[in-house]
Amino acid sequence: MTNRFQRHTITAALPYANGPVHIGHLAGVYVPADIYVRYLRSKGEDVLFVCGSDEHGVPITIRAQKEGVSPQEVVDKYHAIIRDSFQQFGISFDVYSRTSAPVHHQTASEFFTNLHKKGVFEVKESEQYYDEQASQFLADRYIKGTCPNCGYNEAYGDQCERCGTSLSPSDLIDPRSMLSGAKPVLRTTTHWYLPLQDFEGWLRKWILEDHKEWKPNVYGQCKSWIDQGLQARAVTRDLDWGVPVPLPEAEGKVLYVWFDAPIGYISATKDWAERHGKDWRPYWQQEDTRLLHFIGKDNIVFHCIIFPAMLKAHGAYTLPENVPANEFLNLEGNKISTSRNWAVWLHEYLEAFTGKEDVLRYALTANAPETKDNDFTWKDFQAKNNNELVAILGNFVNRAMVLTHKYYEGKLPERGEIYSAEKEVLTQLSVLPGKVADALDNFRFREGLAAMMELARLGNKYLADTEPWKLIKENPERVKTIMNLSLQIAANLTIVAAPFLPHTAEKLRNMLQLPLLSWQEAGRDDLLPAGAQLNPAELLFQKIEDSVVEEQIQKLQNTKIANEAAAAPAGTLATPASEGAAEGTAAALAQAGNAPAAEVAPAKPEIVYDDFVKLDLRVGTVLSAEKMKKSKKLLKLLIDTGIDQRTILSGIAQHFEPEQLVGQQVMVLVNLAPRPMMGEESQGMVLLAEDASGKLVLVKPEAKVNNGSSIS
RNA sequence: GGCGAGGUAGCUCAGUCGGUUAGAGCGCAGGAUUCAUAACCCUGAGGUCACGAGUUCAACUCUCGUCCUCGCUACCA
Repeated sequence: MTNRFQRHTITAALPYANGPVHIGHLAGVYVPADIYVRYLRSKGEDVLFVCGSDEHGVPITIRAQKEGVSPQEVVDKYHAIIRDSFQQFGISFDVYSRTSAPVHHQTASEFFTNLHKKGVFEVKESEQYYDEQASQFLADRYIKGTCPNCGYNEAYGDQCERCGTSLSPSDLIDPRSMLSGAKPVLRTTTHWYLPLQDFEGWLRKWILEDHKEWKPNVYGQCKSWIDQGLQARAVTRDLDWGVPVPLPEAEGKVLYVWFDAPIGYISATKDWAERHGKDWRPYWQQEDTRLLHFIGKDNIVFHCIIFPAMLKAHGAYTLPENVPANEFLNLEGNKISTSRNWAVWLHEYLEAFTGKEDVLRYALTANAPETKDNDFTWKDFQAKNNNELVAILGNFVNRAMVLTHKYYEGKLPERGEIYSAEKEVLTQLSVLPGKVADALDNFRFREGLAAMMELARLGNKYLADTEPWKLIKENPERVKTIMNLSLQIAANLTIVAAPFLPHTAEKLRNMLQLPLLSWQEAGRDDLLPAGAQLNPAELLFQKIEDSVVEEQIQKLQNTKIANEAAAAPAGTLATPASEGAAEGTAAALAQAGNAPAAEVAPAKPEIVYDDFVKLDLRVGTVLSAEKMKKSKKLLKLLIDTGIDQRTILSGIAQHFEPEQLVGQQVMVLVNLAPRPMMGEESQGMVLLAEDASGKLVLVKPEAKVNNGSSIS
């Protein structure tokens, strides 16, 4: 596979510049990509590792508006945080660019123009919501309203953040503009569409037949998408933040962020080329270039279907050879969530654990979500540091160094006669680097890391078996051999550990006075010449005390408490569930400064009394309740409204057991137009209250009244 | 509900074309040792391979069905 290729272009997903980077991003994308890149460089391959900030799109404009600054100021802030934290952490991008850069605007613009001239796009008119007060079209995320699924009244036009349902703006009940609060109106607009369906046959062959070697999760996702039928996707948006559509008739429109973002890889390459006086084209436009995209599983469709279709449509570009997407990392048993502040942020880690960059790299690699979602816990982080890095790797190097200094003033002794123990060590030494390489070639980073650690284990075992501290008296010649070989193992570690633990490898090289060696040197038993003077031993890793990880765990606990407190609206009874936590709540709230405040939706626009009396609200009793077949969310309720007995379908199956509803009095909107769902007709609506945590409770009279009693 | 990915030791994961007593690391227990950051090294306990059928001389592996977890998708008044 390597012969076909002269060079590698490796991309890591562009981080979205509306927040910092967290361990989930690192474990899934940046650490594996960086390991792979460092490995290739060590082999002497021509590698270009590109990344940059993704700075367009609606969420950034919303954040800007909330903070009262310009979108550019928002992205400037996060771009700097992200770029610097990557750099300090040791992610070795050749270039970290950004999509607000002129080179990107130009590249994306040209790309669009190229496809436009080829007649690739479909141009379609559609109705979009428009804010008449702000005089602009509203992107999906600029519209809020009540989620038809869970009733959350702060749902966005593309997704409800409460229940996670994907929405389109027309699904929202009582939509309102986030710009002015006005009720948006539908207005006709024109957009350019990429007709993915035209690429179906080609995609089917290219992926499903020619790339069966892709990871099962990637291959399966692609197959699922292709089999479900591809549809044209709009590549433009009515927005003023982004790359303007380069057509005179497209005033006020920009390229949709998913169209421009992957082109960001190309722009980043141009950015790099300009700075280094190189040509960018070979890295993208030659057949002998191997293009790889490191991404998380949320990005599979863009990198495997949409971007390749764009590249194919353009015609001048090479296509990705593989897309090693990882699954997700959880944190202490819960999904990582930026909005709920449930994360370990890289820039905060680097501050709290200065000098321990490699510890995090190790913990995340050892526990990488390669085949399924995984969980990161601080206890595990501590154990990996103390029991593996300190005890195995650090300890071996330290033993070898200390003994050599003790017996030979730090000068590497000459090797003598070889016994069976030495033969075994030499064999293993020559085999293990190949095991690491084989794992890395197949994107199996956990396995590669484990093989690397076997080298340190080998060293520890060799010392324990031969016991040089005893032999030094009876057989000093043999000890020379032992120390020589032990340090050759350490020397090999400077090569083999380097992709995983670059800071540590450098420290070790300094101790051993070794230059940066290439991967091809690994496995040799003469990397250090006899007589070489070693520097004083220093510890590669320090133990992490319980108190340190407890502090981090407490920090997360505080976040959890703050989130719960925020979720319980003021004036309601606190649920006993948060009992043990109550004591520390105020302090926790104070500490967890960036946790979101309680979200109480602002009042809806004013209505008149006549609007109110249109609602016919009654008290009814649930006669029976059952789960709807084939539905996850719907319960089928039979309700005695006093007027009649009727069927109401309610999307509450995930909140109530059917039995607990039977016999309950509830509030019913009886004059709502009937609506068919899942083959049944729903004849009204049961009213429920919902707090910010998503908990649903019935709204019911405080004393029993007759069915049919009106509510006003 | 449909589609995709998973379900193997307390934890995190391997297990190639079905083939003997199902492996590794961590954790745990015991031993040995003192050069080393009480670390290393050795030994051991611990698994109905989610569950149920089927194919086969033989199933963790293949087929069908069921349950559970995650993701996408549908339903959501």
